[in-house]
Amino acid sequence: MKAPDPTVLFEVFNEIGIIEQLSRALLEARLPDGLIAPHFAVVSHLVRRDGATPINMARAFQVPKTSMTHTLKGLEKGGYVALKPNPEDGRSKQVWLTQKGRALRDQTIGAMAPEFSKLVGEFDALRLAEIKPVLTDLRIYLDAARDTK
Amino acid sequence: MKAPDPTVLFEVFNEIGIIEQLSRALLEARLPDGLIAPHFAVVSHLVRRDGATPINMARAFQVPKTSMTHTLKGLEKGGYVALKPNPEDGRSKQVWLTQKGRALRDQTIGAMAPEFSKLVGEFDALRLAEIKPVLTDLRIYLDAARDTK
DNA sequence: ATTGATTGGTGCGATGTCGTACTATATAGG
DNA sequence: CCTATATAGTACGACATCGCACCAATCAAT
Repeated sequence: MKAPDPTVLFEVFNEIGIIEQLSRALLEARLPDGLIAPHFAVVSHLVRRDGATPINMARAFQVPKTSMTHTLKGLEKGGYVALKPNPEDGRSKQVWLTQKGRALRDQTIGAMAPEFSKLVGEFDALRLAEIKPVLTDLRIYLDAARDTK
Repeated sequence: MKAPDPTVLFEVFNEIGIIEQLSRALLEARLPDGLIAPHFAVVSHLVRRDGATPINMARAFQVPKTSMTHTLKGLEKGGYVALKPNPEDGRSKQVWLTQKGRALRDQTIGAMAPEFSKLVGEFDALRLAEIKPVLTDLRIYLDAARDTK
């Protein structure tokens, strides 16, 4: 049971950074003009958490609340979400998906499907499924480490 | 040997995106004011490829050349790199690390070391070493897929 | 109930990213 | 050689990110 060279960690984070960039490009190529990855991330989040507050989403995505305000403004302008006052807190708002927002999510996933099929065909996707638990644990670890700093 | 649910792929890319964000924050917290991750990436690259041209680095990092111009301007202003004409091509330049640039790299890695030790101690870092080959293959696949589009 | 501290949201300014257009140099085809 | 095309780098403008300051609403501690 030897401790791995720290260099290996560095390389893992490096690979992750590159993969993030490439997969983001893949996604953004399939989004309507004016929308980028954060817009899609928010819409995708709302599918499961419709009515969430901006501050909660800012925390979920680890971005400053000003960034979330800006992203939501873009989605609202495009008619993908609707912002309403939060009946439980006068300072706060709630974000709701519109039909157009749901359609965006469905269509984008549909547009990604061929790419994913190709990946499953040409890459051993089982290996990806296998590394998922490790990635999840790493994400949880880093997330916790952030809090305790 | 079943094909994994496409949802799993989505989740893998999602985890990778979050990890990228958290690890970048970890790095940037240890950089001098005015420097961000791309600056460090360039300096790090130059340790092994000193004298590289801006256009080659832009390709290596998959960023537009205008972004590389901007990043290099920041590094030059801080005295971390020096830009010189490329003797082999009058249109081009070469980027060289200064002593300050090398020191930046060393000090930053030093500042990250405790974090990495902590990770090795509290997380099963062996699992990270094990997933590295999969990440590398995935990165290579995505990179190739990008070209053939 | 009053008042101080906290919290959700936004305006603003500094800086980063990147597409378009331009210049200077290099290369290819005749 | 000469000219058309391609390439390296940059200026500029549009938009994204995010820290700071601010306001309105809430909460906490009497």
